[in-house]
Amino acid sequence: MKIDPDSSKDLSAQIAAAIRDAIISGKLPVDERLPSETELSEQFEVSRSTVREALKRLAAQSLIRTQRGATGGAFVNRLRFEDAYGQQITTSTLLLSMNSVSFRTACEARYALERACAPLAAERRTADHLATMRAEAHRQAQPGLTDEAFCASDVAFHRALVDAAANPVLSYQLAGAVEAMQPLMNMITFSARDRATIIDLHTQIANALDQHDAETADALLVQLSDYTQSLAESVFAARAAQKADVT
Amino acid sequence: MKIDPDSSKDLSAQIAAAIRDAIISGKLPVDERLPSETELSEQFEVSRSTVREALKRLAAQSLIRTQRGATGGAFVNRLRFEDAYGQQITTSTLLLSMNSVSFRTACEARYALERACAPLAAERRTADHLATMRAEAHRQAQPGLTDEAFCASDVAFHRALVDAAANPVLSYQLAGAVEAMQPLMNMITFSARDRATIIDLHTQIANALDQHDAETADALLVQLSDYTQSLAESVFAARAAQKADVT
DNA sequence: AGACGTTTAATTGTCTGACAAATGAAAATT
DNA sequence: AATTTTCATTTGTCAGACAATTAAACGTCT
Repeated sequence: MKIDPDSSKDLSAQIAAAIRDAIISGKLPVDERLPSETELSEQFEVSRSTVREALKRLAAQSLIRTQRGATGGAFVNRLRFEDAYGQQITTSTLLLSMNSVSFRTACEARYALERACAPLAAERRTADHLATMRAEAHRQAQPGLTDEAFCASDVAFHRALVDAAANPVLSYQLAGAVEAMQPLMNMITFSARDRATIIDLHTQIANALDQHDAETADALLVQLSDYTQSLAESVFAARAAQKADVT
Repeated sequence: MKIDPDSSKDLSAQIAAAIRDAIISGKLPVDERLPSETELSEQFEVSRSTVREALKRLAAQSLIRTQRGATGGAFVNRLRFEDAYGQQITTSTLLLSMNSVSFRTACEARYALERACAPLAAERRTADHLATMRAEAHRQAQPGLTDEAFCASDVAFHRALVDAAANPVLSYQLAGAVEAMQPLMNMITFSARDRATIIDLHTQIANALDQHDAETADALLVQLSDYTQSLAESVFAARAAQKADVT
């Protein structure tokens, strides 16, 4: 094991890449212990600090975990869906904010993906999922709820919908899309009438899933999507007008 | 700026988290230069090595980039969709392999997501997208193509379909689902007849999109999904039988 | 003044060596 | 046999050094 010292990349990046490839290819199975930092530094012929930087890179991606002590070391981490959610959400949120993705685009993606879940959710939803969805709808109806709390509950409702599809791959992929929308949703002010409309649709969606009625659920999601889009547009239009007044 | 040295986490993890939060919250805008490693080590009251390990963690997530030299340093990175694709694919692939997700589950997720794209793709597909899809379908028909090359072309076809939806958020989310399927697809042996059926469906899908016919495209995707599932089942059943014979 | 090479200062990348802290295993003690 | 102590191993942190890189500042020549 030797590393090209003339490459354009850092040594620690190259070493991280080498170990990452070994993990992805399956050469290093889950829970396998890597050689100690000292051993790795000998194998790659670099200093221990360089090896450590490489290991930190891998740890940041949850590819390894480390443990101190006599029997400690770095171990290949079983990447769990729950662990990946956080990273997925962070990345999605940053992607949206840093690339100034429009509300329209993000909303379109989110509802397109949710509609993909609806038929499966209608088939497989458990009493638990329905209870969660209805509890969130109820929470959304409480007076005195801040816009942020309303949005947070909205996210919880939609996550329950996605989870009802009982497909971990879908849940993982959609966690990013749904949660990353929250900052954008928070830019909207919801009037009492707006909220009532949304809560009504939420309740109807829960009912449709209860009845295993995929078509109705899908139609309701389309309504919700359209309503959200129009709401956002009117809010942004109002703001633009206000800005024009000031100028 | 001080870090709790008694926390359960590593100092470098805490510092990385602090900087990450500053980036996510927008306190550190894109292209902003972080203080130099020496300055950071003074601010956080830790050694330079610890700061470096923290920075490597952030670099592994593409949150920062570093540059050497007089005007160098660490800069907040604009996270681009293209950069995020790679990580998304790596993570998705590992999630599937490490959690032994069944072919059925992964396939279901993939086609559910693709069907979500179909209506948008039917509306917005450009001549470019159609050309790519048809070129891949043509490649798939070439004799002597290995199963792996066939699968790779299949992935390229479906990526073109997803990209035709012209929604970067969807493209990003689906890149993981589509690409992560490839290792699973590679486990299947495609007979000439299997390939012909798939290529025919691919061609029909391209035609449906050409005609802006979302419903037909959707129906074809359902067919393709069902066919892939049945193909996988028969392959796995045959293997199980063979294994039982040997035993 | 402007073009062109040189020096210089700042910054990251790498290395070395050291010690602290954690942790399980082995040894010693009760 | 149970408990305590010791010990070896390994990661976490620190300090200091030097190399490599880079752009700006400086000089020099035309």
